Amino acid sequence: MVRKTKEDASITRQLIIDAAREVFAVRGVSRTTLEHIATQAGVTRGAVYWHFENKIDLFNAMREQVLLPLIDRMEDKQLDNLNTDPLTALENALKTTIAGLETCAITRQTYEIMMTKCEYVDDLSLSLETIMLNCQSIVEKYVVTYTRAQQLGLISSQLNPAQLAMDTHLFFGGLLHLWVKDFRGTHVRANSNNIIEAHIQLRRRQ
Amino acid sequence: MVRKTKEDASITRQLIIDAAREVFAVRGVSRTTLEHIATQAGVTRGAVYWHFENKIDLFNAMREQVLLPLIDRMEDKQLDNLNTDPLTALENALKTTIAGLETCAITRQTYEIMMTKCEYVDDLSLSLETIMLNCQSIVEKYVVTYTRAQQLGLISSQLNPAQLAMDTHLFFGGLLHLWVKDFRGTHVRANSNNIIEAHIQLRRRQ
DNA sequence: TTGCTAACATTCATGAATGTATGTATATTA
DNA sequence: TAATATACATACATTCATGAATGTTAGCAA
Repeated sequence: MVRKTKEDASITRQLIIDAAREVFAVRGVSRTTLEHIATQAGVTRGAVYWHFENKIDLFNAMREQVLLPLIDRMEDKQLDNLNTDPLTALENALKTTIAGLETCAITRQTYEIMMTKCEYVDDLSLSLETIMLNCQSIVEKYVVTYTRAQQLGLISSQLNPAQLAMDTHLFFGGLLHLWVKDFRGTHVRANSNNIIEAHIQLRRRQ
Repeated sequence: MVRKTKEDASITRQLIIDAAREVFAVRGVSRTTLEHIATQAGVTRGAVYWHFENKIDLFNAMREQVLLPLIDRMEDKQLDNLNTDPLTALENALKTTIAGLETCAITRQTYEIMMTKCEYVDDLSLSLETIMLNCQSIVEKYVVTYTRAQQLGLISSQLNPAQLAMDTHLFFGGLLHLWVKDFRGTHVRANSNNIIEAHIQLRRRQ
């Protein structure tokens, strides 16, 4: 069936992206063919080639659709909330991100694909660098948060905000990875909130 | 050239494993063919098929050769050193692991492949579960360490050893990932020792 | 209404990659 | 020393996967 209008075409495009995510999550990126994706989307490979240059192009479209808005959210909304104390704001921001993984299958699948179901070589290695760059701005946000917490006397003056920020960044990166890989849900997924609380609590002045 | 004796054959076998690691690190596991590996090793595909069932079998052989001894080392030697204080012992254990990545190209490449250059689907997803299981025993080691540190009064009695252990585990998982991905060496690789020291220092009673 | 183009479907040629089957030379053993 | 097993190399058949080329249909503008 040929979609006729521009709107119909954009629906087809989104269908293909959704199909790609589903198949990538099951078969991994390399072992997924455009035929698989087309079948899942209910179109033919011709349609896929019409909307995307190749598999990498499609992969990047899928990735950006989830990651770009996620980074914006992480950066803007929560940490700048001047009403609550910065440590609690940070704690909530981390919890919200994890909660997003729990509630939204699209986000969950995308993370799963990026962490355990694709190989960062050739063209895709550029994606990895892009992700690393995004991390940097997040760490800077953490630094600001901890600096403010220190000014408010919430954490010891002995502590170094930059070091705390890096520690939190590595902690949360590890948590995300383990959360995704712990698909049985036995250890990390079951009590990620407690883990986050403990991490923040460790920073608070006793 | 046909290797004749059993010793010669085991040399060939190791040559193939080394070649696989090299090619996997450059091309990723999926895009690597047994022809690539054979050429790199200076043999033919026939030799590869003689020593290994298929690519997955070869991959697992490569992985185990690095990971099994690494886990043993991590578990046994350092943390049980009853002479030094447990926190310093833990700090040194973490530093030593990172140092191992810096000095040993084989370890570095293997980590790189496992973290960013293979897709954990089908047969390989079993490998991921194996790795997760190994993690568990490491966390238990951390718990023992922190419990001992608490008994010695090195950390506050308010803290929970199990939570500290999980926090350290996630921190170090994140550090390993970022270390591997930060191949430019600008942020994580340059000062991983400082980062580890800060992490442990945060736990010490002020 | 005609012509053009967007939005696909279909077909085809080509090039891998895999696994297996077979060949062969050397060691090992009876 | 004949037979057999080891350690590979070579050759082959089959199975995808890709990208491009071509075909088709419906909207839309003039």
